[in-house]
Amino acid sequence: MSEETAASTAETPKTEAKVAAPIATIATLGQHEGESVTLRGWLYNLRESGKLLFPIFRDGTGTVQGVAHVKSVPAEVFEVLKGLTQESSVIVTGKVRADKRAPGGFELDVEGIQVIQRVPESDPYPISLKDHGVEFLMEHRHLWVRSPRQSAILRVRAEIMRAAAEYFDNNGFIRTDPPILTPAACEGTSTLFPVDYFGEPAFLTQSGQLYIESTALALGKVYSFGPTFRAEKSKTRRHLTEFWMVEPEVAFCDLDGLMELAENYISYIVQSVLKNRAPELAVIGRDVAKLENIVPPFPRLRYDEAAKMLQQAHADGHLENSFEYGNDFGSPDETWLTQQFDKPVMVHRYPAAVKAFYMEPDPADPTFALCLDVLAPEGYGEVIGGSQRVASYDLLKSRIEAHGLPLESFQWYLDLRRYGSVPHAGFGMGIERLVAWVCGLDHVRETIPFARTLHRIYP
RNA sequence: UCCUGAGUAGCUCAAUGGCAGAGCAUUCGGCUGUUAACCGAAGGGUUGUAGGUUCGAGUCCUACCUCAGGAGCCA
Repeated sequence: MSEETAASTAETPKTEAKVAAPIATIATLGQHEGESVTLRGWLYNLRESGKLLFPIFRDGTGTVQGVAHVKSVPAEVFEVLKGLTQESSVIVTGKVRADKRAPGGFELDVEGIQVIQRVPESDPYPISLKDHGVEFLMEHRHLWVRSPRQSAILRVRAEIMRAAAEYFDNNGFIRTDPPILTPAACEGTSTLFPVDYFGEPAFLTQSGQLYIESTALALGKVYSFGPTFRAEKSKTRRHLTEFWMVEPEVAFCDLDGLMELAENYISYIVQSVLKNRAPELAVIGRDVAKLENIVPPFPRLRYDEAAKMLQQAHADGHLENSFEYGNDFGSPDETWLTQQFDKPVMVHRYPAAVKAFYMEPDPADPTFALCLDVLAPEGYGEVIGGSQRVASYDLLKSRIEAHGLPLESFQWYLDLRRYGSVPHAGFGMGIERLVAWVCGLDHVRETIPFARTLHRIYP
């Protein structure tokens, strides 16, 4: 912003707006029917019909169509409005009028307008109301977020994050955020972003789990909520290199307790979005009937049962590749599995061999791990991964060694088993995948203000 | 990293190996109820880059670059 522009913004109260009209937002215009109000925002679009102008304004809360006839507004107002360019910033005053022709129910009969910054014709706003390609939109993400659909998605994201924290805050969890700069990997170093820490090698966190196991043994029930980083060379609609994860960790909790928490948690968040962001879901075009169904309990499948379903599906020709018992599920496997249910599916007790070193073996059969994946419906894939954690010092130590991890880096983690170890469990939930599912998007890049994907770090 | 596909006007896309075009955007003109308004006109091009085949290449071949979708791995 230039100094000149900043100055004119600061002077706003002295000029046109002073005469009129209380400041209102478009979302709450209905409370001002018949009154004159002041809106501060941008010109979203302008339709001209000779002596009649239809400017559409947006202010971040919604859009409203203004009406300005050459005979009904001052000549200078008509002149300013006529030919005004898309996304010019304005302060507009006008009288709110109910009109059944208006999509939002109300129109604004324009009385006055002040242009804060006029977008020049020589360099028009690049994002038109017509179609654009993914590459162009991502290059202009800093402007794309202004579009009604993108704004609606970000509002849903905010609601999901709010509800995600609220559930834990209301249920006795203490938020304890782990460090983002970490000295070592949780699960190997190949997917970590390295940074230079005053000459020492360090990494951006890929999970706060190990740290919140510590705070869980201090505080009982804890959660963390923050960004995580994975340097995986994944190029799919479900992957970001920087994403937000919320992770609860609960002392004296077993796998059954964890599954109960997971289904209650997801249901609470989805129902909060339905309750508080229905207009946004309508803008996005989401079929809310599929979301209204998201209430506990969720179907639970042992890995064994899921594996049988996949093998049968392959035999019946629904899946191209055969599923080999003992492996983790592939992406097409997961997609098919979730399409068999209209709620998230909780798959538990995977073979220990394909899972992380810190997962507690099932006492009934130690070749299986007490772990849990929650797979979202409609093919959205894994939104939660979690487990009961190894509680035994000796077992954890041998697991670390068996995975070839440096014992000295994990001494503090082993301390949690030396001093008052208890059964405990937790999971991580990826915010962006949840937003993608709740909004019905086909790619997670639209679920975060500025997506970091493989080979894209601009803007 | 591997597989597949795509790069043509500011944007979205056409163009049998034979004159590089349309819609939107921009400029000019018209229109008193438009809903991505509409109607008329104008300007706008090193067809991703570098080579090659050919009388002739946006089109065919080779390499590279960029982007997209997918696999593996994961949330």
